[in-house]
Amino acid sequence: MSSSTTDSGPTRRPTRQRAALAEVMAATSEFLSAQDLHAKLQSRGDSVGLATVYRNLQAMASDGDVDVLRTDDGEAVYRSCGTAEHHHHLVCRECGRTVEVDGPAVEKWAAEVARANGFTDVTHTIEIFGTCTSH
Amino acid sequence: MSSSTTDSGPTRRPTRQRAALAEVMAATSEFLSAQDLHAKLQSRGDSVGLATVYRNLQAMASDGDVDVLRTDDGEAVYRSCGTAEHHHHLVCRECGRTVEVDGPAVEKWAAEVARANGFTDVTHTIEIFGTCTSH
DNA sequence: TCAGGATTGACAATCATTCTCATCTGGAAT
DNA sequence: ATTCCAGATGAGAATGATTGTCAATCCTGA
Repeated sequence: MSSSTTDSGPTRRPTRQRAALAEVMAATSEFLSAQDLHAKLQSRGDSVGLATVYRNLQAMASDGDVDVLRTDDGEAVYRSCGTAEHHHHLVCRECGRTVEVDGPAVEKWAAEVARANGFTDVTHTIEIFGTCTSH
Repeated sequence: MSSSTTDSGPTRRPTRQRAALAEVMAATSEFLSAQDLHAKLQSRGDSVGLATVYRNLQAMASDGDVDVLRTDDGEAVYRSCGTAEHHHHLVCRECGRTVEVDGPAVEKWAAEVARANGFTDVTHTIEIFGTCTSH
């Protein structure tokens, strides 16, 4: 076969490493770095190479299974979200607690701004940072 | 002179290096990496150490004189904007052409979302990427 | 003019991320 | 169940941006 619009993806085989990674990610709601995840896997007893963690995280991200964003110092952090829908995050810069949010108005605004300036194939990044109640 | 609200800041002395850097930045409207800027300075004949470029870029950024954002691969890129006001960017992912935009509605939305979830000391990052007309 | 702290530059050190490549493994075919 | 092979993995080297170190140098105020 081979659909049209969302064909997505070369063959992707299930492996113990990927399963373990997905499990660890599902167990937390915070954004974690590849290094963090690698450490968690270690302490859980699941030995997975660091490079493998990076590779799978990339794959999962491009498959839309996890969201990625950059910390202020440029480190990439990942999180498996509750919804595959397009959404944004409200992140506590103290504890990392994350709330998924969406805002139709904002989406429209971004699209409109881009269109008005003749830009096409538009995407955007919107993240909100703050300090949550428990801090 | 010396504004009022944003006094901030330790002593900051004027130097040839910083002046050259500011000049180069003022000459372009694209977001450039520290490395790019360092290269431009070199080819212009102004010899400035790479570390110095990084240090000044940081200083300028925390002084609000330049805007910083991260490329998809985590590299920090800088740009001196036309206004010191809070604003966002619409960036062409092909040529780097940048348009400064603002959206009061979006600002309010972000603030509201944060407040509704009990978050304080809120900040946000909003960038729009697209392909501009000349591509 | 002088002193002292800010600034600089050359280069080492970090550190996250990617690359290499030999080995391993899932799974479709036989 | 056995074979075959491209995708997947891991250990470690390599890359590359950014930061740290520290002696030499440059403003600026007294």
